[in-house]
Amino acid sequence: MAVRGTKDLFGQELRLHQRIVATARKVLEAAGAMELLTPIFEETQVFEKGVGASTDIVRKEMFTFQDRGGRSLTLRPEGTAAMVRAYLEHGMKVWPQPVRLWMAGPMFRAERPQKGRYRQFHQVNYEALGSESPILDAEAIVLLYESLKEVGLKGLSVKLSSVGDPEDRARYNAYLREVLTPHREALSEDSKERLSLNPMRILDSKDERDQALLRELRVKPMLDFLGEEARAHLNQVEKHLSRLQVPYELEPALVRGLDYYVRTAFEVHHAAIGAQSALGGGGRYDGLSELLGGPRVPGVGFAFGVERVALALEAEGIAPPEERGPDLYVVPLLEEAVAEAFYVAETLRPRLRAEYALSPKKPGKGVEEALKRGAAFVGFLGEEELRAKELTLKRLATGEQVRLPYAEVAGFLLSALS
RNA sequence: GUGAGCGUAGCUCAGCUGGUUAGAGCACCGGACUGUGGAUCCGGGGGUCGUGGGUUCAAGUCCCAUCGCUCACCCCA
Repeated sequence: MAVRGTKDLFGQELRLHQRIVATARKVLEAAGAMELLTPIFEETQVFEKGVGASTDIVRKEMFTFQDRGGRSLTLRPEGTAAMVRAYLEHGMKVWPQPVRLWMAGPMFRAERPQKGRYRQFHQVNYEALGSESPILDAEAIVLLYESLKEVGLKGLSVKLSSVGDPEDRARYNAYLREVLTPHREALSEDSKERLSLNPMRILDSKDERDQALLRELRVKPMLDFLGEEARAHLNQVEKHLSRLQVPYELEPALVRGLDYYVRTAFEVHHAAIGAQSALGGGGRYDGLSELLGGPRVPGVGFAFGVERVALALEAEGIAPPEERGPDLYVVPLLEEAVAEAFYVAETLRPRLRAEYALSPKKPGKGVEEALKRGAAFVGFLGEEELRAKELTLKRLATGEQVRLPYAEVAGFLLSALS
């Protein structure tokens, strides 16, 4: 058995994943993003510092191990910290700014698996580094939205908010503590803990009691606490999104779980994929590179989960195209023709996709097997063909049939299939 | 980490209140239909009934434990 929360990918599911990533590649590279693949593990420090020691990811969800020299290494739980590490390591700050990077690959989190959540899952990441312009925030949102729309998804909703600058957030958390602490006993168990750890998370609690209390106390949203600059930044982002007619809604309660976010935060959701309805999300993280020991490098980016997008596509009834069968399926009619079938098929490769049967078949059976494999042509090798070094070709779609010397088979098939 | 539901063949599932050698469909392999059958008919391989204990003359079926899967919570993609 594959270990908990992991799975083997093949067949239709794999094709769907590949299509999702290929679409993202097209969209992101059209915008000038360069593909950059970071290793799947890093020094643990990269995530502890980059993601934030207080986050759930770092506190309890990382696969961490020691190498033989005693260094602590971690299977990456997300992509952004590693991408910024690479930006710093390769001196990309001297490249023309901003630098747009993208990456697709596996991520690892030691959570309890459920629908849309796995211990090894796949993400597409995009990061635009080196500029504070709100245009780049809007661009990231558009690129995320477009990547998902381009694979065929319809039921998308884009949620936008701002978590403000760090001092805004500090003021807001202080406000929440002040308002909620007197009512601590009315909160759910989880939210009591949130109150001391990170009060903002109470806002998107799924507990009805918490939501009722928030309504009752008329708790003000984060957006009311934005400083002047963060406010202006958000307004700019909205302006650019509107101009491009991206259908977004302001979601004051939107809280991103990672410590490094400032100002813009966004998510894209899909209703039909279970409790984990976020397909992807992102935001701005101007302070991240300093946490990693580098100079200040502002950045904005997103990640989306390939598995979740696949679930959404499935829910909308969008299936990947059937796998193409071989161009030719060679059927030996006698035992002596088996090796010949292999020989003929192999000489056609790799220009043609050629397979063959490993044991002699009756012609009818041969046709049946060729059809099951989705072959375009079936080729028979019987007594006469063997003697004459010829192959009888039958086009399965039409039933038309020709007999050709080996040397002419490749040319015939290539022109017939074009 | 918490809670609930579920574990019988590769897949989907039968198996009545415990009762002979555990079944079906699909899939796979082979044969029949004399060189053009995604067909039909016949046959075949495959299962420590998740695992370990217990109750009983007798356990796939009842009890306990354990493991696994699924969904949900926390949190997130």
